[in-house]
Amino acid sequence: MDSTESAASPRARRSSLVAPAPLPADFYRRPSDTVARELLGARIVSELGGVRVAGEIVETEAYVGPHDAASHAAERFGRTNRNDPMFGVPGTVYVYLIYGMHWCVNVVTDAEEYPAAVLLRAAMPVEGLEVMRERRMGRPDRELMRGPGNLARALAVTGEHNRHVLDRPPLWIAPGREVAIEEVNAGPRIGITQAVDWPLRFWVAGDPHVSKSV
DNA sequence: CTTGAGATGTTT
DNA sequence: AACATCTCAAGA
Repeated sequence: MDSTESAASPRARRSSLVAPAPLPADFYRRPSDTVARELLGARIVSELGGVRVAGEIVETEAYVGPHDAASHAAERFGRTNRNDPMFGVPGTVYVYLIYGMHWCVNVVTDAEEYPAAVLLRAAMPVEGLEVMRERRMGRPDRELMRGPGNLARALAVTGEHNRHVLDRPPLWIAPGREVAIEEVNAGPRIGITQAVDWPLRFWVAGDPHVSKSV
């Protein structure tokens, strides 16, 4: 580090504005549906693969606890090897493979030892678009991070990153834009067959980066 | 724009 | 046998 650049220098203060501090663990230490709603507008940042990419979250789903039959940690499954990260520390990541080929990124929520999480379903690309276009093979920009499998692909997240703490490189979430409650829509979760009527999917109304707007 | 089928590996 | 999905091709 350069000795001419003290922590109190204007440059240091300015850079802390450009790169806000990651969300603290207490942010995640709340009911899953609350966290899912409040993650809209937050920024997920990845330096996996050596280049920084980032997106503003526009769509999430809450998996709220053992009584949630659609959850990987629903009561009938108990605690297993796969869902164990959901019992972990709030603010860590739970990554799993779906349909044998797509990784999905979840944020662990609520209390430790209580299995709950938020699936990140879509984001608006804001940084590192060139790398994401390569990872997504020439897709239009609005589709780079649209859908949970695509989002993971754009961020280069895989099962290796399971349980990573989301407050530090190479993968973290920081505050982004403030999303007013009037901008938020809620509806049934996608691709599940249990608890289909629970409105636990949240998205930014009208945003073209959302996977499905209904 | 929509619909439908196939890919693919882990979990129960 | 099901699965918290995606892509491509074909049709409207």
